[in-house]
Amino acid sequence: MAVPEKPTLDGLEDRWSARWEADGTYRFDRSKARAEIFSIDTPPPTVSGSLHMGSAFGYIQTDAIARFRRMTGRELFYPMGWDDNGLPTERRVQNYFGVRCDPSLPYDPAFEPPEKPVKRPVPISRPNFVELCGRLVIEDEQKFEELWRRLGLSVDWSQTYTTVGAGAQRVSQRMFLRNLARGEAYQAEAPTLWDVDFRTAVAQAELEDRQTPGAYHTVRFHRDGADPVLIETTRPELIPACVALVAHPDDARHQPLFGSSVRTPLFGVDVPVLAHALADPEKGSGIAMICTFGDLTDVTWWRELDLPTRAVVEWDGRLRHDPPIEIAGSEGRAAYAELAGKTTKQAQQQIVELLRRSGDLVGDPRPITHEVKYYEKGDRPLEIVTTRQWYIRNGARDPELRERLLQWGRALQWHPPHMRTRYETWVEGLNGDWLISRQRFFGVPFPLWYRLDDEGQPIHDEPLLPSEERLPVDPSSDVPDGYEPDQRGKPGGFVGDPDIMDTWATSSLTPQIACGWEADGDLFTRTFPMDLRPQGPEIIRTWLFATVLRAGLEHGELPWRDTTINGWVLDPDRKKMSKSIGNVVTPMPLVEEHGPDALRYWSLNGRPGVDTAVDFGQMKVGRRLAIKILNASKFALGVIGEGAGATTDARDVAEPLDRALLVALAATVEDATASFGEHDYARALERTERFFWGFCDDYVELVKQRAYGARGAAGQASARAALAIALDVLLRLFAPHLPFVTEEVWSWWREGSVHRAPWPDSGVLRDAAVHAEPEVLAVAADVVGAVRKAKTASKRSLRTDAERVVVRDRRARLEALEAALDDVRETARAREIQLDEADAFDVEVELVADEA
RNA sequence: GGGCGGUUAGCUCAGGGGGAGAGCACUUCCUUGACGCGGAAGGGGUCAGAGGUUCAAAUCCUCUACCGCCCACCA
Repeated sequence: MAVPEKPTLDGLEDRWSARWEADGTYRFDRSKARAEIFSIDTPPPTVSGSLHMGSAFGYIQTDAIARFRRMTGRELFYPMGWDDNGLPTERRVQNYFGVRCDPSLPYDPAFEPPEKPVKRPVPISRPNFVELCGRLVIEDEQKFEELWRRLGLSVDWSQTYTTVGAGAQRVSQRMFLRNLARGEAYQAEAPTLWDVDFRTAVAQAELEDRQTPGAYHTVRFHRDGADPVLIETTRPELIPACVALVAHPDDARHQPLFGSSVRTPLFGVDVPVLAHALADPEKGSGIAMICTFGDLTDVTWWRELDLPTRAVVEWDGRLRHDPPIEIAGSEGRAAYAELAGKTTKQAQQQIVELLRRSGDLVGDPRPITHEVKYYEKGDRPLEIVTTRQWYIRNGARDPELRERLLQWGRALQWHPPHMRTRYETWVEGLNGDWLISRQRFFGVPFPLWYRLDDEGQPIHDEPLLPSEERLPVDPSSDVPDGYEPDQRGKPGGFVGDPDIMDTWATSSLTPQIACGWEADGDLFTRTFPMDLRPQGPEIIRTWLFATVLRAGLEHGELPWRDTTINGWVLDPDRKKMSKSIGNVVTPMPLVEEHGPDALRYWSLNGRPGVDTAVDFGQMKVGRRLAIKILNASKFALGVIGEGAGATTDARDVAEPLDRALLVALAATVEDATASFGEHDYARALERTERFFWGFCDDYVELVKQRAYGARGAAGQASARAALAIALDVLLRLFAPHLPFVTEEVWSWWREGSVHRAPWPDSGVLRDAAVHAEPEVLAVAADVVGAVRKAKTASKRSLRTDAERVVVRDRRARLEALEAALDDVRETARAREIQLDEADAFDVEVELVADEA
């Protein structure tokens, strides 16, 4: 292909992404051996939602690393997954199709959603619901893929997976069954953090603290023949759930009370006063009420002090209808009746009234703001209810496993290294095993059933398990071996486990899903453990931790060698982007306005792991760089001449100035290579770019005339070869960052794709430039720069001739300059150059008289 | 409450024991035969503050302040 008359960036995306697809440029060749392969555990983005700037930012950084590795000869295993599993999709499906999931219903293969939105959502079976989810996410997945392609991500688009697809379900269920067989998964009935809106259990990793308004209430607990005990609480509505009071064992104020009991206000229930070291004498009145359950400290006290359970909050977030059995008195029952059925918030208002009337409230509630735990996707504070759930051991209650997790964390190469601290604090702060069951519908079901006893009650202790060959199964429609479908739900029959797995229980298996664990042993041995896990900082405690845990339990090793943690993207004012503030920037309009290489340039200027503000200025700079590459290349190829493809033999480079260029180029290659070796795409870009601008501003200007043939064939050949070599190397150095413009220019004079070309080798350049004097280019550039400055200072055109230029410098520099004197003279348009030895560099310029 | 990262030009950020840098913005100039979606040049900084180590500190150490984030049993 020839050099276009007027090079442009317009249309490069469409042209080249179509071409790369047609040519299979990024297709994974699975015949390569493990050592030749570089495998990346790409984060599967959540597809039900909008495209985030942060994802584009992180994926681009990973792509530059991937492209570098590919050019160094590694075969890239770079699949892309879509995380469609989970709550966000469920919500959209309910609204979009007007349905709701009822797992007790049987599958209806002929089901079609209502044509028009309906008032009452249609109840459908879980498999039907999951089908609709799948239908909806396909659109989103296409939108995502389109964006990724426009950004130039070099993923192999034939290697995609989804986290609810059959393959992922099979891996997820198989791993669960293995965890179960080894005793790493277990079921327990226990107090659980519970979201009352989503009506599901929530894991520690999904918690978020939020500043929430509340109030201290001072409440009297009664004693016979003595003053009442005053306690402070933010949750007076839980007084009916109170099972004890607690104070610090050393707290002299309350020591006399230990061992005695007090009566709860309104309800008249006797509760003991106990001592526990967790009680903080500084907080409130130093004595707290323990309820089942107001917060996680209550759970600790309840467990360690062996207290009874007196739950009042139900799974819907309302107070149960019947009072706890201990509330026996008629006054107490009457008081409770006024709370029954109310939400906790309503109940709080009501009980404050009741306490006021009974005189048990001291003073008025004192408003405060405090941190309260929420489900990260939820809107109301979490409650704690007792439910039966599935757990996976995560080291929280197992010091030996915890130590192994810490060791794996230390064995993993973190980029940047300080991100490891987040992992360690998380592991060390785990306060319970990983709760993996969710009372939701769109996700991977637990692959098991329970026998029903004669009363129709499930026998949880001995679940009925499928063989691994049967996976994936949906126990709500599939039937356990040895049973008939009509035995479902009948006494003596069976019932499926109704829950699905936490989305992270599947996402934590992306290496196994992508690498074909237990499904494609050949692929697995070629790709696992993977080389790199790139991801955002906010999911270290979820995705990264859980992946290390699952791989550790199953394979006894890390799932990858390195992890790169990208920075956070901030809005242009360095504020966190959030929907509520309305400062969210999305990538697609930016690609359209600035072009993909420009957007990539901004992303790749963000240092690894460093929070980076959206910067339209940087995108403009990136676009300018891409344009400069087009024009500089066009010019260079113009002077190199026809048939230039064959003239990159470094041995043709004879002139000292040209050799000096090759030395500088070699240093740049080494710098960029070393930087990429540490996954530092940003430094590689910076060094390459710096060299490139110097190349354009100084070197190209210096050799222009000679390259045109102004001083004979030998000098011309040398300049042409140096230009060709430099261009060839520069395009390859820029290729990981700016894949579109480099591919465009490459296509003008090279065969194949620059993205499959070998990474530049500095050794070849060094060999060719042996005996080169690097100073030649530096001094020549200094002199030409000084002359330009003189012309600019006197407000003259750069074309103005100089009558005379006097260069003063140390002897060695003057000698270097002499080697390029003809080029300098022509570039400076100097009629005469005089060299005077001096201690410091100085240039005196005498311009011809101004004609005007 | 514990921890991690940061604080360098008006802005966004590199740098990391010996000259204080880049881009943008600003000012001035150049319509050069690669490039006006250009190009050349210029002005601009107590490197947050204090103390210490050193011949030498923006850089290493200590403390302080502020910003961001992570974690925490939040009555």
